Amino acid sequence: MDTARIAQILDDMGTILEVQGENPFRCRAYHNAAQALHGLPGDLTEMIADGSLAEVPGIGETLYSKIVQLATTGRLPAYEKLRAQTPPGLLALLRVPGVGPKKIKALHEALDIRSLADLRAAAESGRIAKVKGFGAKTEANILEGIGFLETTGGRILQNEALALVAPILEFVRGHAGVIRAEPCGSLRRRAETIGDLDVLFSSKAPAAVLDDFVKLPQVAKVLGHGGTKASVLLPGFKADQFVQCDLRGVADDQFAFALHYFTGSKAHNIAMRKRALARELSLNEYALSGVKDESKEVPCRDEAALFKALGLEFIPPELREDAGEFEAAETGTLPKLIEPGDLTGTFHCHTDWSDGDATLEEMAEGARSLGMQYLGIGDHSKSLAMARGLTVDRVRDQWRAIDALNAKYAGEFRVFKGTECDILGDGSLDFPDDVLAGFDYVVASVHSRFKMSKAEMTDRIVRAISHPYVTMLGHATGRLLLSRAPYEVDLDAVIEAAAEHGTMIEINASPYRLDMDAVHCRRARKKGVTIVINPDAHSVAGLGDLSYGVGVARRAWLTRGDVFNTAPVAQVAKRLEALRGRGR
DNA sequence: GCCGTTTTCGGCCCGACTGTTTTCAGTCG
Repeated sequence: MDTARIAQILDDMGTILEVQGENPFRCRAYHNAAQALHGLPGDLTEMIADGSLAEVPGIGETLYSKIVQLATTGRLPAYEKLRAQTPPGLLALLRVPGVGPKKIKALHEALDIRSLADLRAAAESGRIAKVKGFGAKTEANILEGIGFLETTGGRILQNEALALVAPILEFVRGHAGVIRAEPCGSLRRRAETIGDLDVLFSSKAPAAVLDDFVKLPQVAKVLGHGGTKASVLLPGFKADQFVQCDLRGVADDQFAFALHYFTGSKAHNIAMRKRALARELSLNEYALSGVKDESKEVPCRDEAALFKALGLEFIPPELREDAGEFEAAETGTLPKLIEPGDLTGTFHCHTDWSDGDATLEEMAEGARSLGMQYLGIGDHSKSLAMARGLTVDRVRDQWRAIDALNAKYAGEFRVFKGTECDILGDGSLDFPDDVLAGFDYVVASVHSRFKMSKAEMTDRIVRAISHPYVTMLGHATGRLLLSRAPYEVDLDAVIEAAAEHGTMIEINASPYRLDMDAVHCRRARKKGVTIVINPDAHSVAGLGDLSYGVGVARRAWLTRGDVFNTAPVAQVAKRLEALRGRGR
């Protein structure tokens, strides 16, 4: 059984125990272990084999044996027993805003509620308000919460979140008396998708800002409004979709603590607080103060000062997952993370030769205006007729066009001849070797037959990236965030093969994909695989998506040296030439 | 259930807001 599924099972067990009213710390232990599995530094099977799994913080004796049992047999009697005790629809109730484990337990016991449908029926008939501890308001909120669940997709993409938060930030920063303002939460950590928007500001009079915030024209509903925080719903991007936006105000000398706190992640914050406690200090969103003497405060102007006060280097938001950043920050071994300005060019861009919007020259000019030294073109190959994939004849025509363009640039800029070559069902490539040999580089990608078995898909991709003319693997899992699940594939086996054959793996920077993800990129880097950040741009504006790819790379702890397209153009050309020669 | 530079027992992050309450529990982040 794979790691993600095991983590899910432990998470569910923790949740079921919560609903059963079990000791909250025991429940948390299950959630913590699930979290630990998500951030595992290596392959689970290997970590069981070499004993390192037992060393992972949060996985003790009991949960260790449960994880091993799941990994080796795929079954866990304790889990099956808990499931059998729980009606199948009960956990879905947790998704209703304002309903948690305690309310579920109470409603299940008082009204035998087992599903969302039961919950709705009970609320509509007024039975919930009569339960002890519940009232008319709670009943109305539950009904509204169910409606909210049905009309919102839940999470949104990073580009959507940025578009929503920009005008809010502009409003807050423009408000009289606001000193500093920053978006925080998962958006600041550059998580793949965003649940809600968090904005923090400092001011001597926060209440006035909040009062005006809830009156903004785009606010569809005010969920809460106090003196220091307000929550509203903003219209999202799909019909009837709403996105929650929380605005919080603090005094300016509290800003650093609040910024750190609201950036999270939760696991990082908990670790940070524990660290403070070990130093006889208590950390909350307002201050770092003495445990025994609260008046003994450690003032911090910014986050760097806060980390320093706890004996740590500044930890970039992208690394704040309690996945090894504390150990590294303590010993001064945090990587110097890659920055957008480090990119010297990029590959895997489409033009109007296949399904892109812009011409070759427009794309090249777009890259040039972003300060890049080169651009790799990777239009689709012939099998992808839907995307006007290039035939061999059109490939040769495009090569001539690129030669002409390069002649015009006379060394000022370089366009590389590439292809996003389809990986066919059997793992062979969509162009014969003599054609592949003519490209400067080859991106190999899967665009068809997504429903293969995991073993077949893994063999297919491994065969393709073992091909001597394949330079890099495109969007490794084919996922579309929030809309299409990844195809089944053993990424660890793919990473092994890429390492063995010197094939690069792409971070597809499109905010709709972000594929491979940061966890696997970090693992691939450890195995010695070179990462390349590609925008999969279908327009000039699409080149700007590279920043999302840099976000993934940063979450994967990558430095400039780990990423291929940070080298100067001459070095890039030389390396591509060397790779192209592997097959001869 | 996890964990240990006072501990193998007894802690476990903490505050805002809401709603149902007469002082607090539940939820959320």
